Amino acid sequence: MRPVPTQLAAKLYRAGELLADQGLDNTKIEEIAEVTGVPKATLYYYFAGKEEVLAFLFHDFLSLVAGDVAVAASAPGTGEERLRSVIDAQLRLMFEHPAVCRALIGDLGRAGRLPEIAAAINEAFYAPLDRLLAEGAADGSLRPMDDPVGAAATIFGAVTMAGLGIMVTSTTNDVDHIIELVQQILLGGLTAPRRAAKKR
Amino acid sequence: MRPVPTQLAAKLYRAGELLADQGLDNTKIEEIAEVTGVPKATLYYYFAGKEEVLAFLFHDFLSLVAGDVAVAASAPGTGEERLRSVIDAQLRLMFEHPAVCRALIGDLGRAGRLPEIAAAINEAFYAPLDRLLAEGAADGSLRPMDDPVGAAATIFGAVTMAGLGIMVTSTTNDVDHIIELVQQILLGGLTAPRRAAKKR
DNA sequence: GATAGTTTGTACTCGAAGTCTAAATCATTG
DNA sequence: CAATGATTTAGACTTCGAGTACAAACTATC
Repeated sequence: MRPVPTQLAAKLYRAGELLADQGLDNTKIEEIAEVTGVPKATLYYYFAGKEEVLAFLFHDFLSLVAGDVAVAASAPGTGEERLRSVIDAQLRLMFEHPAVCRALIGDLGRAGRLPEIAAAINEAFYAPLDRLLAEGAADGSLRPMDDPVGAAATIFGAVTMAGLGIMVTSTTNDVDHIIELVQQILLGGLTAPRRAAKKR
Repeated sequence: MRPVPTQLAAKLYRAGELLADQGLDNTKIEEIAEVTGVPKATLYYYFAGKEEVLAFLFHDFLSLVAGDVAVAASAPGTGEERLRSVIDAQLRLMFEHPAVCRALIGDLGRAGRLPEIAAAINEAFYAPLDRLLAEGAADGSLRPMDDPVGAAATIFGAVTMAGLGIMVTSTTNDVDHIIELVQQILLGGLTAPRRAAKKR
């Protein structure tokens, strides 16, 4: 993959919607050429195939996420506070880039099979979470986990699916609402508070 | 799609591994024919194409899940206890059918685009969770949610990704361990218990 | 043993991915 | 300003695999 000029990159984003709706395999490279305005021959000049076009979009988006998440994760505050910010950051970015995000989830399998993308997902999501859980346990604000990697996967899944679920069903488009929901579930848990007065 | 004889169905499962590893689009229907021992012509006699083969496997697996989950969800006990059982049931089934399960996640986008499969996912996962959350809130064992649908998506994501994450990275293959982890996070939350004694 | 459904091999069609080439454009620099 | 080299694009071509067609063998079952 040749270095992609910014102007070209911008055009490629126009294919996001299409790819999210149809998936890569139901999308002809000619279609990508049409909606982006980039001729097929040019696409092949930069990318080895349509899969690489998708990979480029994913990678671009994931760097964005990794950046924001890293900022949130290394801000001052307790582990708990920062975990809240990380969830906040991830969900906000998802809602700002719904198309790429949907495409990413839709072709999750493919993404996992592309080594570079798998690494980027790890970099953007798992590693920071993993670190944060350890730090939160150290400062006493988070429950210590004996399997932080598994926990990170669980959290990532919860956040991602929550964002996606809402994006698809879209009962609400209120981001703040969703963020609060996810934070409440993940941090506070689903069990009712112990001291809940017997109402009868 | 013609009614699929059981003997044929059994053979089809042999393609699970392949489909999980490569994804549907990187798998030639001839390959499916080879590993299953079912000739291409026969496959086309029963299915409209390779996508339908995949859909059959998904549907089969999802009915299984829906069954087990329904049992767990309608057992006696508080909402919290039953939620624990549901998580348990889902994760156990995932670990019993890793190939189909991986394929399902990998081709999640495609699955979502097949109406029948989308409905089956809903039936197997979302609807029971949704119901359970309401019942748990009613009996006081679970925190009331003002967006039960969003919550259901969050829980589904957490459970699924946890199972998947472990399945791929497989630091541990200890199912019970994972189940406990997910239950702990989702029910108890990540925040450290309030009464945590100041250790110093 | 005739009729209907199933199983399978083989040959074929067709569409889309990706390759090749060559011409046009643009940029850089001696 | 040439001249060198990279970029952009059109269009023709190759290749591969999905799906189709069909006919022959096989299996029921009535």
